[in-house]
Parts: sequence; structure tokens; C-alpha cells
Amino acid sequence: MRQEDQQDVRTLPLFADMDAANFADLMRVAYLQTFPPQVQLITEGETADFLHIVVEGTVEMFARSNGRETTMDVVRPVSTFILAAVLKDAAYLMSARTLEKSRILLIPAEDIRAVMERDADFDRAIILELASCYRAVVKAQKDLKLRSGAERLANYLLRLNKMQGGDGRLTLETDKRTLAGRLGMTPENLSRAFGTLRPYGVAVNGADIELTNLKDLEVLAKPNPLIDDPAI
Amino acid sequence: MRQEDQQDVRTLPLFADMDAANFADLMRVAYLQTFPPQVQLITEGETADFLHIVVEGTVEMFARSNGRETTMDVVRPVSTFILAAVLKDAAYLMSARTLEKSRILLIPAEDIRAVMERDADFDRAIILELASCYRAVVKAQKDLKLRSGAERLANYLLRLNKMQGGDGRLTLETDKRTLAGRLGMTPENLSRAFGTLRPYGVAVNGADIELTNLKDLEVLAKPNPLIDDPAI
DNA sequence: ATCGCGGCTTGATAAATGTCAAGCGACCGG
DNA sequence: CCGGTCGCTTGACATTTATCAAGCCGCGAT
Repeated sequence: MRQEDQQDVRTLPLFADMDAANFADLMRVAYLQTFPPQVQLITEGETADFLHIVVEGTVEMFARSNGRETTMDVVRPVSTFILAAVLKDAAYLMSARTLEKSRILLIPAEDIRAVMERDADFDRAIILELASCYRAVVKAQKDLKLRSGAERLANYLLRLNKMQGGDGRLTLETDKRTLAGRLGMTPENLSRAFGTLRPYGVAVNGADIELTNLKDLEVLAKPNPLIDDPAI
Repeated sequence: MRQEDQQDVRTLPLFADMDAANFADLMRVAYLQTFPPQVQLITEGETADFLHIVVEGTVEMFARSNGRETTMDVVRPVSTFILAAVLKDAAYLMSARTLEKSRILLIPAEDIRAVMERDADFDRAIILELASCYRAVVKAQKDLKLRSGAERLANYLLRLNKMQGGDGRLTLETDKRTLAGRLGMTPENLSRAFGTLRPYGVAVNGADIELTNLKDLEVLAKPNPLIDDPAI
């Protein structure tokens, strides 16, 4: 494992404050693996063997039931996923697959739990991380239950715009099929939602989007910090 | 505060393993308050001053955006709510109101955070509690995104049946309006969903429900432990 | 008992969303 | 260059869900 990757992982809030020796222990038992696109990393229902950290690439979290499938989240570097299952030593609730070539750091779940037993700083970092994850899902649920499809798309675009510099020019992070699932709609409906937003200054060219009338778009989207602000 | 209530709170996983002196400290600064029905306890957007624990009664968690409102959860004794906001010292993402006369234990947020700094057992209990809360919301999101309204109702009835003895006779815990919001539909649609389930052996009489054909109902509902099993 | 209110249901209709099928256009391999 | 695949879009249609309006029913107050 490259020193540089290790540094990146260390900067994660989850690991930043923990004891150096404990961090070194985790890195010793961890291993880094590179996966091609469209590889399923974990499957819902299996028990959590490893904490996963996306060091490079993109990972989609998804879930199935009946015959249906939906995207739950898209994870980009550098961040962890399925922390809760690892801590509870429980079954994964979501599956994960790579969307592009990705490097994933795998830390055995039992080692995470062992360090948790002896490193109080790590515990506090875990608490804050879990609390943030929890709040993120609550926000996603409010988004789903309180907004229409077009409104969800509009707010997503406004958030992405802010993340990418806020100049009104932005690029989608995934293909539109995945974006549709994430927004809780079908790909066909996503196309139509883009159509609905055109009069509000949303110009689409493949994955490149231009927002030429932020004011009107915000009137439609009615962004709400308690749903859309990732920092809260 | 009654000794009996204190014992009930102590049995919560969150407090069960913590140091006795620290628990006593928390109980000393906590205060118990009784509220009539339909009192709003907290408002989304305000910062988290207290950890709330429902000792008796029922509390509805809800959220608003645009002009819409939805039920996020219904909390019954004995359990905590808005733990994540307290730990992060952040704004509430949800509002809460009593549905019936309720006794609520309030513990100042700063005291919770102070004990968290010095009690490692408490930290581990918080971690498990937060991980459980997180997984509960993930399950709720899967329920919303992967099932139709009637399917959500069918699975809800099956879960409630199990919780109330599993003999096919059960009583709804809230009025139907609140249940509808919780299931992500309008009250009108809940009525129609009950109608859809009648051929599957669901007999409704006010808040009393009888399930006379569990087999058929399960074929329709297709329950999935990774959504419906609260223990996982 | 009667009135009125609130919770719930029902019907009619509209809006949102999903499904199925077709077609366009970019990209890739032969 | 050609043919095929794939992602996306579009149209027609079905289904689901929401909205609006009316009515029913049980219950408490008068």
C-alpha cells in the first residue's frame, strides 16, 4: 500500500484523531485492492467482514427486493461505507458494486471492533461519523417524501453546482441511469424531469449541465438547508 | 422523578452498561415532564438542547418542507429520539409532537456530551445505538423505494402482527392519518390500500385489524428480513 | 335526543410516475 | 466503413398516487 494512500485515509475524520499505533495496526492488517468496473463488492444479507474505504474510483450502493432494484447511494473517494454493519457485526443491508475502476481499502471488521474496544478517540470519531451518516439518510428520506421527482432533480443540480464551484457549469458524476435510481425515479422519468427543468434554465448536453437561471431554478426547487446542506 | 422510571431508562441499551456514577449524574440533571396531547416538543432547525426519552405515551417525529408535511417515525416507550443531533451539537432535522399524554425525560445535551468524553462504555453503547438507528432509516428507505403503497401497508401489518403476539389480531398504534404519513401516502390512499388488501384476508374494524389469511397476505407482501426484521 | 365536529371513507378527476416499444446517435470492433 | 451495441430520449399508454368534494358515522357537548 502506498504511503500516499495511507495519508489520504488518515485525513478521514474517522481516523484523523485516533492513536498513531492503533492506526498503524489497522493499516497493517488492511489490504488495498483494485477492481475493474461493474464488480460487485458486497451483497446484502451477507455478514460484514470488512470495513470498505473507497480510495479511488466510484462505488454504487444498491438494494433489491421483489424484482426491483434501486440505487441507495454513490460513494466517492475518500470515504467509508457499511460502517454500521461492521460495528454491529450484522448483515449488510445494501450491496455495492464498482462503477469504474476503483481502489478499495479493506479492513477486517474484527480489527475495527478490537480497536474500538481500546481507543476512546476512535470511539468518538465513530460516533460523529455514524451520526453524520444517520442524518444523511434522514435528509434523503425527507427529500423522497416531501418532493416530486423534478424537485429532487432540481435540488440535486443545485447541490452539485455548489460542490463544483457554483459557476453554473457542472458535470454529472454518474451515468443517468444511476442518477435516476438515486433520485428515486426511472431513467425515462429523469429524461422528462430534465425536460421540465429546461424552462428554468437547465441546459443538458450529455453529462454536462449548464444552469443559466439560478434564480428561477431555486424558486422551483425551494432548497432547504435541513435537506440539502451536507454540512448541517 | 420516580425510581421506577429511572429503572426503565436504565434498562435501555444506551444506558444499561454505563458507569453507575455517570448514570446518576445524568439522572440528577435530567428532568421529567408530562405533556398533554398534540404538544410540539421540538422544531426542526433549532439546535439540540436536550436528549429526549419517551417514558410514557407516544411521540410523532415529523418534517416539513415547501407546504408539505410527513411523518418520519412514531416513538413509543421506552426509547430516545434525536440522539444524533445531540451528539453532533447540530440542528434538529425533525420536529416532534406528542400524540397522547406523554411523559418525557429531558437530559441536557451538554451533559450527554460531557459523559461521552469520559465513559468509554457509554461511547460503545452510543455507537451501537446509532448504528441501529442508521440501519432502521436505511430499511425505511428501502421500504419506500422498493415497494408500492399497498405492499408497504401489508408488510407493516405483518410486522405489527408479530409484535402483538402473531395471532392475526392486532390494533393500530396511531390514528390512520398518522399511519398514512408514516407509510408515505395520503389518508385517502391508505383507505384504498386497505381495500386492496381485503381479498388477502385483511378485515378492518376501526383500529382493530384481523388477518385471516396470512399465507396469501405474505405472497402479496413478500416480506424481506433485510427490510422488515427490526432485530437485524 | 340532536347537533356539530372530526376521522374516515368513497367517488370523480387530475397529476405523477412507471412500463413498453421504438428510434436516435455515439462509440467500438471487425 | 459498416454493423452492432448501448445509453439515452421520446411517445403512447397503464398504473399509481394525489387532490378535491361529498358523505358517512361515531362521539361528545348542548
